[in-house]
Amino acid sequence: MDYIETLNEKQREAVLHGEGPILILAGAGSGKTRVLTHRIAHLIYQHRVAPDQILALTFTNKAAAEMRGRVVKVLEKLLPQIFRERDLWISTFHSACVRILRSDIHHLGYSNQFTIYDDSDQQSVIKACLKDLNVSDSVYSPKSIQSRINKVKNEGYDHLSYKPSFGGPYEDIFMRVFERYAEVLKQSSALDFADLILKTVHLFEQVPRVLQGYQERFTYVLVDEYQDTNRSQYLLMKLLAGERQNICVVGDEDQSIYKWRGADIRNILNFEKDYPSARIFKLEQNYRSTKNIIEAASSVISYNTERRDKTLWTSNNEGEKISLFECYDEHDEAHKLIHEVTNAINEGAALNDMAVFYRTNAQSRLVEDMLRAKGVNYQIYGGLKFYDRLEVKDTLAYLKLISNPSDDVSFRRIVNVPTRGIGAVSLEKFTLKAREYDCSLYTLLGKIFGPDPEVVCDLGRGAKNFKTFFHLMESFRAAKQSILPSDLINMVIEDTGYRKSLSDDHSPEAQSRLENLAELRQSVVEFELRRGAENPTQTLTLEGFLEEIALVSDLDKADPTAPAIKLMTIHMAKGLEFDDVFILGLEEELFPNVRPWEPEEPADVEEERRLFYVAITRARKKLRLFFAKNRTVFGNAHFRVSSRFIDEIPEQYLEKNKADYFSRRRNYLERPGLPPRKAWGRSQDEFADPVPDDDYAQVPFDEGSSTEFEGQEAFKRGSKVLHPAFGEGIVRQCLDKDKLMVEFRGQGVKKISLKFSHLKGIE
DNA sequence: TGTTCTATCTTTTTT
DNA sequence: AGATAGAACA
Repeated sequence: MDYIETLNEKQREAVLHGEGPILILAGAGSGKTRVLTHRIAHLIYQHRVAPDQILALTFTNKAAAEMRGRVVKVLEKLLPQIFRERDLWISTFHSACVRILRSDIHHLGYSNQFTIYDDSDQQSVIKACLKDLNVSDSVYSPKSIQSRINKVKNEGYDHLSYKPSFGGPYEDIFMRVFERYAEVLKQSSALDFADLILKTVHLFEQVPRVLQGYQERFTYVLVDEYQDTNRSQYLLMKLLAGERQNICVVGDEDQSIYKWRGADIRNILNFEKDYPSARIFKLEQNYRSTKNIIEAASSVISYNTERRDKTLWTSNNEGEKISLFECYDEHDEAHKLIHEVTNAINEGAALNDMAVFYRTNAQSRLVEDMLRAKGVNYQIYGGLKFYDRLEVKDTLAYLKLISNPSDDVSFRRIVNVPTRGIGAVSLEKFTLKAREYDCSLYTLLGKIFGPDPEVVCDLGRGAKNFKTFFHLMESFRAAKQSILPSDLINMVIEDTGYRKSLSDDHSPEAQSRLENLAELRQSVVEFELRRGAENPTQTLTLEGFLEEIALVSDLDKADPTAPAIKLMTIHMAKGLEFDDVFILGLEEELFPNVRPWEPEEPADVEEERRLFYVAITRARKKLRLFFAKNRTVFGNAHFRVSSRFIDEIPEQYLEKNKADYFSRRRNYLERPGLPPRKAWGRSQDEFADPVPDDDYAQVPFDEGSSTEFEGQEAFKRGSKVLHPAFGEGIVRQCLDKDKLMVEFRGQGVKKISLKFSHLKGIE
């Protein structure tokens, strides 16, 4: 069996071990995915376990896809006749639970056609609840209530089982909101993310027959990234493992970075207590990185106290030292980054094997601008999402309402989009009526305007409009049965008048919105093609598409082989690896990210340190770290101190590059084709960079720049311009003497004020 | 009821 | 600095 030969001794032991609970402590880059996939393959090939008896759970679709691909690769040669890929349940926690709930949630009195509410849907519900209960949202901010509710649910409790540990008026009100929230969700046939796991747990607890079915079916369960499981996921696995306890978990407590999402590090630390017969395997040999990188990483993580004793080692070469760049400010940082990227490429490094990591999404912007200006291909993951755009969300809300008429969040969103004369006042009245009848909004419409009206009520002037809306929606619901989702989406855009309202509006934004809708339709078409090819028996449903949108992130769809440097937060980087890694913003407050007005919790700093550890260990060959001495936050300049994490790397692994006088000057001089930025204030930054004034006096500040263009005459509709931040664009409209609408490649249309941003004509 | 201006907040990280 | 949500206005 050559698939066994390729493993090292420790890995092989873990793969070959038979029944019972197994904990695999796998350091970064020690081949944990390899062990998992080989174990699955081994169970199927050697122990003749049927593929559909195995359940393997991950956190991201990307990890699931990779694991699936690798299992398939091993097995399709060995067992071509009996092995069917589609029998494998290798998926994320959330998709697996959705699959279970779609077939069985009716036992809990929920509709199997439930809708999944995302973050912003959840927030809308909470706001509505606060309003229902007459609670001021300034005292009880929807955001804090949201995170509290999620926290409770992630810990495995719902509004019935949760008891606040301390009483008090705040707690009472929180509980009332929580209860109302649960009520609204149920009435809307909607589940939030936490519910997907929690309701599955409830289903198993309350309907033993269903649990037993799954326990009998899944004779082996495996969990990847076990350190990131929260309590409700832990309960889920415990139920599924049942008495057989064929549970295999893989994880590394040093890479636990999702505490804020409810991950409970105790799950992995206490595994042997939960499963006393557990066998433990430690994988400590790293195959990924150079010695320098591994030793630096080990040193950093050793500053954490909450960890098992574990030492990562490698037989790889020593490799290059880690480069550290002190930068004058974030502009200089971006500049030095590009400089390093270009150097690396000239030395033969591959662009698609490079990644830039940062702590917060907001940091990406400057880097993007710089990469674009220099013509370096890049791909950015996370941050603002396509599906979050206004017009896309509106259209999706129609689709969601068609799929689930009880979905009140979607109802409210689109009942007056495009405007059809149902304003806030009418809607408010209508909402009260719905509460009176204790039903969802659309259900009430049905009761008033449906074939056999049960309810008569005076909706005033809006009555006619409500009626029109109802019949429109009914026509969609009827059409849904017989046409493809991609045709339905066209029908929605046309018949609601959404397209007309956008094309009547000749503004450039409307134009780009139309394009986004076309793109949305295209993504439905792609879904249909993909699903059709994968699984011809499965019907191409609207629900399937909506589900995919809810559960699949853009990282999952990204193409790792594209010739582009990858930009992402460190959280997104977990599980990935690159030859060259660049980490930005290694400054106190930013990374470790602590809010200066709150007391610093040691446990939080430890989590940040694990995050840094994850970031370092992504690098195969070369690591470059950056920090800035000044950084603009919310438009205000701040001094910065380099991160304590830098000091935790022994000097011998570092090669330090100081910021020189030119770092600052470069900000003016080396911005190709761009005018210099505003003059520096003489205030604080003089202290941060104690250079004599006249050293800077020669830097051409504003001279020259203002003569490049005079007023706005140079810009006409259709002329090409260059913006310091957004890059190349085309003027779509001149609003007045100062304001232009400019369309930028890949970023849609922005309103530009000439007073504040320096536009330059090109060509 | 719909539009435009202003004030406020943002930045942790995501299935 | 920029986006957004609410308030004042037409």
